Amino acid sequence: MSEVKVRFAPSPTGELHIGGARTALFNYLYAKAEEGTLVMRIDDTDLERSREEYVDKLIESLHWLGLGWDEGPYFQSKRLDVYSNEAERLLSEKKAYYCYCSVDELASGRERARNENKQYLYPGNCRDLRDNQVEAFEAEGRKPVIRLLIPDTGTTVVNDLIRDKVSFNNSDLDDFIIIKSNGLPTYNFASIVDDCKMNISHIIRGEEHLSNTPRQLLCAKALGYKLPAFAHVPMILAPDRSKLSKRHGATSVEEFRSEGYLPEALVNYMALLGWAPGEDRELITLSEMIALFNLGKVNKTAAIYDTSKLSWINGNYMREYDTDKLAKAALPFLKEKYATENHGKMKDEEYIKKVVSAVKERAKTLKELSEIADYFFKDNFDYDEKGVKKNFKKEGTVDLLKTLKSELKGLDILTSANTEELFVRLCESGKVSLGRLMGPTRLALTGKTGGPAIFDIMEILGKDKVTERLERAIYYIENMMDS
RNA sequence: GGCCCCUUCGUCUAAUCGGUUAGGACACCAGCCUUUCAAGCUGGCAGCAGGGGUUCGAAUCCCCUAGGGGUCACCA
Repeated sequence: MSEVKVRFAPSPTGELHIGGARTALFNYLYAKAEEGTLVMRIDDTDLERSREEYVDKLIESLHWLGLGWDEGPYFQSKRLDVYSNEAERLLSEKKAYYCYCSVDELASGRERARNENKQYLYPGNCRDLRDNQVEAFEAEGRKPVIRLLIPDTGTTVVNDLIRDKVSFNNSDLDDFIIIKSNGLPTYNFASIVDDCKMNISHIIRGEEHLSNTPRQLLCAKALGYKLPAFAHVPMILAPDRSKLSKRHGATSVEEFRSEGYLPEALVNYMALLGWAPGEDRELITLSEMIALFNLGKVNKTAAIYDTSKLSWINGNYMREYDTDKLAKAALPFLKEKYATENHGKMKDEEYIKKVVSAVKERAKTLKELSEIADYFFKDNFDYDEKGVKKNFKKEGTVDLLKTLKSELKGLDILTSANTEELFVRLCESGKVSLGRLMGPTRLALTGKTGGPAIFDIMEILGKDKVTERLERAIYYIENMMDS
């Protein structure tokens, strides 16, 4: 074990979105690359918004992605005494003070600053309260907050592994709240207290935290902590360059999962957002990433996520996946889509495997796989319009299908080999091209014009289904079609 | 608005200390392959935000402008 200790510290206020997931990934990669420790911490100091169900979802998503941790999860809500003790220390050392200003009282100042187009800073009303003032406030029943005393001058420098040194003027910062009036710590306080108390060596997090870092640094300094290193990774933006939100479609890991993306593919894709393994590599496994990962090579630029590349990556993984494994992954999608078809095939593992194996290289997601395999699980599909025009409406098609149907009777079971032989024989004696027979057959059996090899389809479907569908097509052509 | 960060093809990115016909991938287009559809292969389209410097030489260093993002909560 090295000295490297990093943490992933989500707050359980929603599902794990792709930005947070990538932050987790980078923490994971760095920890593994440096043979360090990854700590999982739940930053749940916001009682209003934190939900236990989200904790479970967060963990579930991380597990699904294959990103494990070495320590934790720790819950900030269970460490409240730590924060109040540290705040007490600050109070006794005069580095922090009680503030009795109410939200309403402060609002007017904020409003004024806003109207004058100036930035609002807490004026420090309660910096030097006299005892009798405190008594008066207490008598009113006011519950104070605790504010950190910020130096009026000087600069605070964030040493960032990705962005180098970033400096802030202390005069732009105000005495911010570290303990709320309900006794709970604010994020800027709890976060840095834990990071330091837990001996986190590197804080790797999203860029949205960069502006808050000087506040946390000031806390750490006041508390006398040894300062950790920082690495602020760029944000992931929606396709319109705006911040990710619900209206941008799938943004949470859970949503990508239900869209039918494989965890390996999502991880691969996320790694490529803001980092390049080098040597023009695009497809890369988690363990290969670990070997190649380097925090200093992480980009500074925000990335826009683009699902078309994710889909391409996903297609690659699907093709590489072992059939058993892919069948297992695809099953929930198949079930969801065809549960009501009463086809009886959903419990037939061998059948599912054959289907998956036949269609897997034609789909980019599991969801798409389940869609293009519909004819394996339902009988009353429609015929593709263009296919009907091209195949069924041609003179002689019915006879071709009728011949095929009766010739099929001579075969005990259908295999891709014996059906192909049959087709070749039929076409030769009937003096038609193979394609002339295959097109209508495909449409009759699947309703589509494309898909897996037709002989494979016949083998999987089996003699009864094939015969049944040929009959259905013959009936359709003879009775349902307006020529 | 103050402060902070960022800016290479449509998108993700590469380009050791400044010297490259600015490379790769996705997407798109075309061709090949093919008993369909995919996959695969080959080729094509497409970029250094703009302007000033510094330098023999700048995507790379400096400044300005523009644009994008973040943050300024008793949210995290």
